[in-house]
Amino acid sequence: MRLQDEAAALKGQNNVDDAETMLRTHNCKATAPRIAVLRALLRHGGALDIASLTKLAQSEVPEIHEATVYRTIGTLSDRGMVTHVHAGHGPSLVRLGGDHGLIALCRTCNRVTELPTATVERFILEAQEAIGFTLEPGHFALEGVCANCA
Amino acid sequence: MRLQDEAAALKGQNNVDDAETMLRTHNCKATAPRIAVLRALLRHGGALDIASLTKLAQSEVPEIHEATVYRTIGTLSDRGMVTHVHAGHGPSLVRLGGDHGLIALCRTCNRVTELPTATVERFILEAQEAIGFTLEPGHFALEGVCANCA
DNA sequence: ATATGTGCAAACGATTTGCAACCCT
DNA sequence: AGGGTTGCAAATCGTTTGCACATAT
Repeated sequence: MRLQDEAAALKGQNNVDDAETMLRTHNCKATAPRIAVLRALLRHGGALDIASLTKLAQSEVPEIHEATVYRTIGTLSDRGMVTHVHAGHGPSLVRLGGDHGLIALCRTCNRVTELPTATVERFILEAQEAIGFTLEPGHFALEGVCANCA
Repeated sequence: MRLQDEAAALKGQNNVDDAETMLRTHNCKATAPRIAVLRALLRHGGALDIASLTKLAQSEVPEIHEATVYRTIGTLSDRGMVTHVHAGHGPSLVRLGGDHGLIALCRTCNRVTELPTATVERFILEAQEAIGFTLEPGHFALEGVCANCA
């Protein structure tokens, strides 16, 4: 099962052990801070910066430190459970799941949109053919204005 | 005349006043630090981070401070003479000229490549049609592996 | 029991800002 | 003369790290 699906499957349930299970499956020690961080990501669903993620996690485990969240994201990232996206100025964003496609950041509402795989792949192919450059857009966002804000 | 051309035209000559002229044309006070920064950009041609740019400029005006270079880039940017590009982790890059197309950063050699306008425009159009998102990629780079490093 | 994870504070790199002195125009 | 510009030092923001203590297995 892909991690996105795994996450999606767990997201509906209210079982407190979801995150814990997920951690163990991926050979991570199931500590309270990690569980809280992962649960925050599961609950929220979208992309989050570390500061917001920390606040969310702290609603379950108040003494979690931001540094711990950074380290947690680091290990979750190593295990392929989350991905980070560079977003220009601001802090980078974190989301559940392994490598995904190309992300676009709305300059107005700051929301994250995933660009359609087909479109992105055609683009990558064209860039490859045109100048031999192999785009690997996994961790870099683009900027623009989303449908809602236009 | 477009700024890129303007820059290109000046770049060949060795006239010390090139940068000075360019500054005056754009209603900037022609101070020594500004001239040095602009000349460094003209000489180098490509995209530069502030630290490198400062070092280059200091070869002409040794006492220039990095903070000054940041401020100079700010004003040049306001006047449309330079553009900055966010490049993931590292510092952002600065290059001559107004808004350009989409830039790709080689993960291996760290060099900057401009993606072909036609390709990028088709991509933007497709994203627009597919999900209504209007991409404005001016200031965000993508990542990948360039033809040389592949 | 041991390796691993944690909180905290301090270091870090990139960028910005307050301020007094300075220099273009 | 006058206001924008500079250098410097200090503040800021996001992120990383060293260390003594706590915890999961």
